Amino acid sequence: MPMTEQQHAYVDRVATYFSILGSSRAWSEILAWLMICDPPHQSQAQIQESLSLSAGTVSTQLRSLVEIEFAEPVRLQGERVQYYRLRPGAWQRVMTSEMGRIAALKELAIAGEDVLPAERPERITELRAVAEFFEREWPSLLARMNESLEKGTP
Amino acid sequence: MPMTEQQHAYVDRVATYFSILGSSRAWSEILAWLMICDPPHQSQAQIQESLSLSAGTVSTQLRSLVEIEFAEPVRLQGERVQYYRLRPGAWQRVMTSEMGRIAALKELAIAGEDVLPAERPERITELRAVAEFFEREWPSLLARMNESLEKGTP
DNA sequence: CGAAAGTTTCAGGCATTATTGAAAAATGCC
DNA sequence: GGCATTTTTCAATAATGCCTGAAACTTTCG
Repeated sequence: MPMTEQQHAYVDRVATYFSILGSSRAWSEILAWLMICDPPHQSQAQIQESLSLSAGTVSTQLRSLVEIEFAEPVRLQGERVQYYRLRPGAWQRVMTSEMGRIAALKELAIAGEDVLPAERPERITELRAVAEFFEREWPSLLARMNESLEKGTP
Repeated sequence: MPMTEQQHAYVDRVATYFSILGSSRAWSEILAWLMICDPPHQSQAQIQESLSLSAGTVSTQLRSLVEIEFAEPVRLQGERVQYYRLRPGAWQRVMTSEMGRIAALKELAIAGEDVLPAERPERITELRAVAEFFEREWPSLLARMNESLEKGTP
């Protein structure tokens, strides 16, 4: 089933956003489509047709989406096809996984301390201070996020 | 002046980190080099030599670093060459500019509400809730970050 | 078990982007 | 203004990574 014009425009917009951030076009389009498709679960064949992508592309990019927990496979009662849908809580999970990038940045800062000229460490101590601040604050921020989301849908 | 082995290893490590996040190799290497070089200000020629890059590459990538305010040009007393250095506060600035990406994400969520099937809006309302939470929290988080950084270096 | 449908893998083609090198332009100094 | 040096621009080349399509593999069902 081909998309409506409105759906196409939305997929394009979302895909552009994520492509700019460094993801591949097909990856971004599949994500966008999973955000708005009806029903919310789609087979590879359906995705392939809706977005005019090859079977190989859909398989590869979908795997990557599943790997980072943006999408998940679902089986439907008495159906043989594998369906995929946007994983509930995907956006929260992205924010949670920021923690890893923060930690890696802190490690870079620490490693840099051995390399810098001793008289001018500011450049790197600054990075370290920022990373450590976020490392400290992130857990409680996430906790508040979860709380806020629960309240939002009572 | 060529780099020491230790410096080279560090540049390589930092450059790998940023390259994975989507930046070009040369861009990442220049950034890494500006983090640890001695003195902290370097001319294009020096950067070119240290990193074995062409003049054109250094010019182009450095401009991009200046544009996003990671680097800044500096003039030295009685010297004709233009020097560049890592801009103080660069890392804080990155965190500050996250605000824009959060806002854009919220816009995507809002736009999506017109496209989704009416019976199953969760996928997008969830995104909206997350984006709005961060939009609310980010300013005060940044304020605390700045406070924390000032205290750190009294 | 065999057939049919679905999925993955991967070599090759294609498109995009990065980098170079050289020429042109700009800058600062005398 | 004129010279020396630095910087930018840009066309050509190289590198990279995406996507396709076909073949191999897997799964499900009769």
